Amino acid sequence: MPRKTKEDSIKTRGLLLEAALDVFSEKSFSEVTLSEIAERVGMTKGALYWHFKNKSDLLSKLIGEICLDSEIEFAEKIGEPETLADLRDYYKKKLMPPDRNDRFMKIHAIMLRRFEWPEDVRSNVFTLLKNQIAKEKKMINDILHRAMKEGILRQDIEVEKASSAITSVFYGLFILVLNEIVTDDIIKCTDFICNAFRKELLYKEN
Amino acid sequence: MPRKTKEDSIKTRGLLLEAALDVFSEKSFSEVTLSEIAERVGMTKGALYWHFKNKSDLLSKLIGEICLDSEIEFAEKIGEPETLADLRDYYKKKLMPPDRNDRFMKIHAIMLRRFEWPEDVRSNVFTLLKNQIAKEKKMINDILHRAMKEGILRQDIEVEKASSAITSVFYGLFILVLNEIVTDDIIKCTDFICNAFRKELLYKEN
DNA sequence: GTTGACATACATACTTCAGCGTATGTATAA
DNA sequence: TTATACATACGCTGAAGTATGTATGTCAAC
Repeated sequence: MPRKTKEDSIKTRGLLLEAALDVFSEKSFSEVTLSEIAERVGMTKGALYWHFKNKSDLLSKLIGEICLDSEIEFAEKIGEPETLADLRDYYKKKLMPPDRNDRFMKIHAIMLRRFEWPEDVRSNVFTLLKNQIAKEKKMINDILHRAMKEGILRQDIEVEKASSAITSVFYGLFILVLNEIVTDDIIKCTDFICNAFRKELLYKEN
Repeated sequence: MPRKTKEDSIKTRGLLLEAALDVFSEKSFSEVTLSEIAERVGMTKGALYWHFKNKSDLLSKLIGEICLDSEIEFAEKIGEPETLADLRDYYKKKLMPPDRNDRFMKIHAIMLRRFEWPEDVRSNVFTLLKNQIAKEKKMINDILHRAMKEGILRQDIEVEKASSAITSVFYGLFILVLNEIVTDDIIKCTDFICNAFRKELLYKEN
């Protein structure tokens, strides 16, 4: 039966990546078997070794390609925050009990497990994570700068430090939620935390 | 040469646990080999299988026993915070760039990798983590309650929610630091965050 | 438009190997 | 004399990777 068309081949590769996303998000690197991934889409290891060099390569490609996609998907779904008020909603949504079927969640669940991977993958993903955080920090930085110009912020705020703090805090919370270490009243907490930041940042309540 | 005294045996067990702590904190579960652990203290796998049922059992015992010790060690070193002012120092110390030789750090580095473990260990450690956090939350809760009684806090603060938020935020940050996801100016950020919380909590600056 | 040759996209079967667990040996404490 | 506290040697298994088979798309040549 074999020898599909080029088009088929590309589709197969995509299916394999999607399956890999599922499996890698459920298990650890060593628990994942290539056979399972292949079988999930009705293929065999042969197909995997045709499209990818080995297990590490598969994971690297998976993260590299899916990560960008899911980032975009997520941004489209939630929308980029532009004002201080937006920011609060943004993080509220981000800290919602994660839908395990969400590709954004899956890829993050994988990426935050980087310490269990072979060295080549590890350093690769570490860079991606850093970039991600840097981007988020820049986003907040921009928002704060705008707010500063509009005279909403206290003048003595060090915007750099503030955006750094906000990024870290919410990224930390995000990891906790993802790992289900805290789940209970995280949304209510978010309010508390946002209020605290606002009081520290704002010149006066608005 | 073999057959040591009972005393020797206990010592050996301790050495094996210490070695396991080191190795498990450096590598993932499947990367860790029992031979390496044994050889680090000049023993062989035989010794390990004499003292522990298998790899999972070793890790479980390791976490169960060392976790408590290190918790106590850490508390002694840093001291239990009692007032709101203490709390700030407490978290500053906790977020200091972690000393990798610190047993408290090692055991946490291991525990926060729970998602890569066999199921029996995983659920076990999950409970430990939850307890740990609950304890920390209670600590903060007590501090806030005391402060409330002394009239330092805003009267409309929901102490439960506040302690929940503070715990989560700093635990999240702690994880980030441990994994070296953020390291740069975390200490400076800590100030910013603490200030924010104080403004949200306090009736007036003190 | 056929026809071959070659490349493609896999499937199958096999090799390899690391590492767990176990069975057994053994010298000594008790 | 027996149980202890290991060391040694080995069997076994699972999964990665490889080698090879194979049916079919594709494309140049006629």
